[in-house]
Amino acid sequence: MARILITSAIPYINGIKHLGNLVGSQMPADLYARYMRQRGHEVLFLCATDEHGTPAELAAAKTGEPVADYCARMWGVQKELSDGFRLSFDKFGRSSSPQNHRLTQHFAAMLDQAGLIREVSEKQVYSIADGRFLPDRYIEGTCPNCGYDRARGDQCENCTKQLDPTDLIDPRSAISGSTDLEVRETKHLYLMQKNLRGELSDWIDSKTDWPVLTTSIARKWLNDGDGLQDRGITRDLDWGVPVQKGDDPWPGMEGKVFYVWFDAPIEYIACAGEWAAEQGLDDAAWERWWRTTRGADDVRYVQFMGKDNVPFHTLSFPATIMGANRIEGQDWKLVDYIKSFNYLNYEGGQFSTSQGRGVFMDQALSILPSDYWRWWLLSHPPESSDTEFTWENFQASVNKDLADVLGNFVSRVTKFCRSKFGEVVPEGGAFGEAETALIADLTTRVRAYERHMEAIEIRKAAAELRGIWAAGNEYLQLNAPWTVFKTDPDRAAAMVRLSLNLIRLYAILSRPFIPDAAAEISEAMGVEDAGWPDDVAAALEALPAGHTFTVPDVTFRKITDEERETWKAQFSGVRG
RNA sequence: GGCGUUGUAGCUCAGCUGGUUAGAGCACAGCACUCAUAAUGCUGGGGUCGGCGGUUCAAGUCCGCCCAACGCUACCA
Repeated sequence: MARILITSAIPYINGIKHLGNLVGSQMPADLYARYMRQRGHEVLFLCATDEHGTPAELAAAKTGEPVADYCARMWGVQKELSDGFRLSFDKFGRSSSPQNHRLTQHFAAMLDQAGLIREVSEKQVYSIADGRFLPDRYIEGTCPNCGYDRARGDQCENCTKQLDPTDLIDPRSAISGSTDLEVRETKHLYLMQKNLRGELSDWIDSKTDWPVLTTSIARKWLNDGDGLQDRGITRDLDWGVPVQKGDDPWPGMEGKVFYVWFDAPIEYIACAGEWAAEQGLDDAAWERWWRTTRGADDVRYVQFMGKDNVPFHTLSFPATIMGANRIEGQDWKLVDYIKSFNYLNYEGGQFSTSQGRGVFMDQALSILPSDYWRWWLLSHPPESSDTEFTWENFQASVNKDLADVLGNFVSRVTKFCRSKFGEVVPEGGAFGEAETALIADLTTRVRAYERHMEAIEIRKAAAELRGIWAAGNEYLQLNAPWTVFKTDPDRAAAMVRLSLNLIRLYAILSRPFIPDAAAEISEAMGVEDAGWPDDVAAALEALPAGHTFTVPDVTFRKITDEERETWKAQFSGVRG
């Protein structure tokens, strides 16, 4: 039994995520976590909301709530949706937790002690009316290049020119519109990532089994231009982790907080602490997942994320860990494998949170059960390149794979059995050549399925699972128990007995992908022992003659053309 | 502009360190079956593997150039 730590990129607190966000991290992470648990491994699967930063403050201001209240409320919304999609986190935490405050301050202290923090004095725009410093993108004005009057301080959206806030003509606050701005001097802490460049580079080079997408992005940031740059890790904001050296004040940094990208990954660690606290466990319980001398050396740590998050997970966060580990007694675990994803597009364009284009998590669940979405997303993840969600494709996949191939198999077998033998596994007859061949075929397929799941080759795993479902239909079609029954009922009984056992097998194998349906099927079949089929032949005799079951209701319904067209129109524009 | 990823049947994608007639699922056509959610199974049609050169006995699979999409990044010797 192995110990596997799994984290999924933590979603920003601001708003509800769309299917593209879901398929890029949380959903595949969940698949992997469920599979590994099912194989008997000890899994700790963590996710959290990323709550700090200016967007959260502004969103709260918009609703009139204190930012802490806003985040608490939105955490509840996201938690409910992740439950709705059956994401099996052991803990869905919050980057604003006390655990994360302490750890973030601790890491900053360690990095400082290691000589990897320097102070930088810089000039930033301060809005007197808003009473705050403004990040570049929250300053608007007229573009000096093209004259566009709503250019942002970091870039003009009209002519795409990169700007400095001081370049803008008639600059104003994007928050209040105030033009009462001034440039003020402010001090910030920088993490000296340049000093860690060699170590990071060697580390990345050693990861020969990582997806190219992951390593190529990391290398680009390591080597492009002047190479990896030092990074500011503090901000002039109110909402965040106060800048401290551990428990001690940090002279000159009063009133500042750590930058959201510094504290967010640390939440992966803090979240384990939140989990332990919730379970009533002590610190040792979570440290054995995260501290190499306290048990974590035996842990395999796997991260899941979209490609936009890769630089932070391959460089920034590892820099934090490597830097801290230079201090005696610090022994934090680095990630072992990073599974990254490309983007999911929507009907010929991009999903757009701002324009409400595409399907969002709450909307998805309001029109169909989570298994339908899980199956489509997990059988079409953007592993090797960007892929596209279309309603036609979604309808075809769900109807064909779930309703016709799997659902109908369950239906045809249980109903045939009921009509000829009753709702009980029939006795009599013996397995022959056909059964031997099927078992051999399934054994090969199940082993392949396992290999793909272990390699986190999700599309391939889904295709293999579908092939396993189809094998049952092939067997029935070829051997036609409905015909055999007329002349040799015993022989037909043996076929049905095997087929009923196939349903049980399918429920077990399908659980990581479609947990609800798998549970329904298991329940109907009266399955109690859902152990993994290490021995496929034995697994196909688990339900003995005489075992009773009930014919399940239709497991998956079909999506009609009318529904497809309605939804296509409904989700094409602005959220309503 | 630079860098990276991708470009394989109508659609979504496999094709490892180059090696017999390039694969799968869907869609399409024909056949079979009738237990089943008008479901299933079998067979078949369909591709100059983005383009052009090159290396090799042999290239989708290596090299160069070009084109396109997407992403990151920068406006420079």
